[in-house]
Amino acid sequence: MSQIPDIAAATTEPYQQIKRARVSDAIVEQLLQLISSGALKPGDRLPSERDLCSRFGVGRTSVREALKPLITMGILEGRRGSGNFVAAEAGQFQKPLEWGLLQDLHGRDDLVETRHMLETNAAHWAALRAGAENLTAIEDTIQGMADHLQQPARFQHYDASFHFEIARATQNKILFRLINVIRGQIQTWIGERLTLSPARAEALARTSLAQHQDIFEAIKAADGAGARAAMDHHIQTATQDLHDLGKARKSD
Amino acid sequence: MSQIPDIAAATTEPYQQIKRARVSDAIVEQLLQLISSGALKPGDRLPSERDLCSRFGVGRTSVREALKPLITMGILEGRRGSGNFVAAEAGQFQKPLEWGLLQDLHGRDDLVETRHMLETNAAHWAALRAGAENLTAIEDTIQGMADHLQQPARFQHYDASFHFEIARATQNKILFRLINVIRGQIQTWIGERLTLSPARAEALARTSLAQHQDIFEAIKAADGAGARAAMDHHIQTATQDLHDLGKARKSD
DNA sequence: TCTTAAAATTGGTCAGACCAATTTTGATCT
DNA sequence: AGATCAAAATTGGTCTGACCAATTTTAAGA
Repeated sequence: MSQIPDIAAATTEPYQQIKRARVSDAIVEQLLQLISSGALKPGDRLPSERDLCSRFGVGRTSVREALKPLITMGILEGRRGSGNFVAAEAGQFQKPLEWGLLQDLHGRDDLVETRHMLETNAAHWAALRAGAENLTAIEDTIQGMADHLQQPARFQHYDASFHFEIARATQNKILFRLINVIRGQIQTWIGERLTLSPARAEALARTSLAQHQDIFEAIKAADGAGARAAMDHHIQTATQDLHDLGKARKSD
Repeated sequence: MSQIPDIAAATTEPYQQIKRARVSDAIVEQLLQLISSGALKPGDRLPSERDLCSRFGVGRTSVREALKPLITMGILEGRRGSGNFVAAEAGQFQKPLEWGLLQDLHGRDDLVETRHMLETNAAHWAALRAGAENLTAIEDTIQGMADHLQQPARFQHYDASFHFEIARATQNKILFRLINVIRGQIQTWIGERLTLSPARAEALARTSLAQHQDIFEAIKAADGAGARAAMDHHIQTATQDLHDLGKARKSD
């Protein structure tokens, strides 16, 4: 009765299951520690695997099995003949997030709904916290959109950058990461099915541009509620457009 | 000028960087496919590593390097002498999410702020979508809290379950996962520094219980705005308490 | 039928070897 | 001295075979 699910139990269960120490896991922990503490910065090169063997006092198998997860998740990058490197900051920890949500990314509705929540809040906080450099960065992306109204790919690039810069302006790193992951997923999911007639594309682009400008004005004016409302409107429009396109495509 | 960050570029760049196929990565992909498609269900046992070698036509090294990331991320579970198994569903994909956010977990404020956003929205949606079984599950956790006002550990367990069940009631799997990860982090972070005098603990517990009941009532009444407001109040109180405790401890 | 000890199986680790890509070195030429 | 380019050394990726430790299976014995 009222069976308490596993996760909840795990978070409060005082007795942690004893895992016999696997050598490679211990190494993983050390490396993660070094990276997240900043001792290893993005772009840094790790000692060669054969070096690490002697440093850790273990065989190469163990070293490699420790590196492998970090590489697979994009935290490290292995270059044959050159060495293992700490991945660029931007890409770091992006893949694990994607993997973490992989299971649920099939649910289109959840994705859209979550994005709506994240982005409206981002607009709100960005309005309250954006610094001068954030504002110019955002404005630049709007300029980019205005300059490429008839080049969908370019336009979309600046569109993405716009939301990217807003997320950055929140100064909230977690929110920043979450938005990028969710957006990335939606983007790929859109890209697969979105090919428009040039005329229609430009019409949508103009609408989108105007909405982006509204959002920017509100952020510039440090109007949190206004920015949230403008973003809300923008996303609802965009979502609706996508929905309509999906239908139109179906009836083709 | 106006340098576009890496992520934004990556999401829209049509030409994907060619990665020379690494054998192990190909295997990872196949296994992930099998799991997320349901061909391999939680608890299932994989063929032995030596079996997989011949099936894939590769050496054991490659097989193991493919399994390792999945094991490290908690998607698979390796039992020495027994075999490799697909991990229980609950724990699945939890670790990668934690890793994904690990980098930012130093920023306490971000964590608190993000939790506030996630949970208030969760309350809102839960109010609109909670089914009968969700309501009883939530009510059970409140009962549990009421029954253990003087046992902090127990109380905290039901407290966590309360938020857990609300997250579940949103029917939004992504939101559900995000909340659990963030909460888990905050929980461990709290646990380290939270030891109260029994009297003070019970006082806090009573306040907390009352607030939980308010939230529940709003959800039960399908009052989205009310639930959001109640949750907002609750989290602000809890955050403030934590803050005060931190100060008190410092001045000790 | 139940116990129990031996044997087989399986994941974890080590060692050595080879390949392919890259970097470094050094000889050669200008 | 500086530039060029081929050989050598370095490094990650993979394979093979071996051994250990934990577990499961088997089979012998009571």
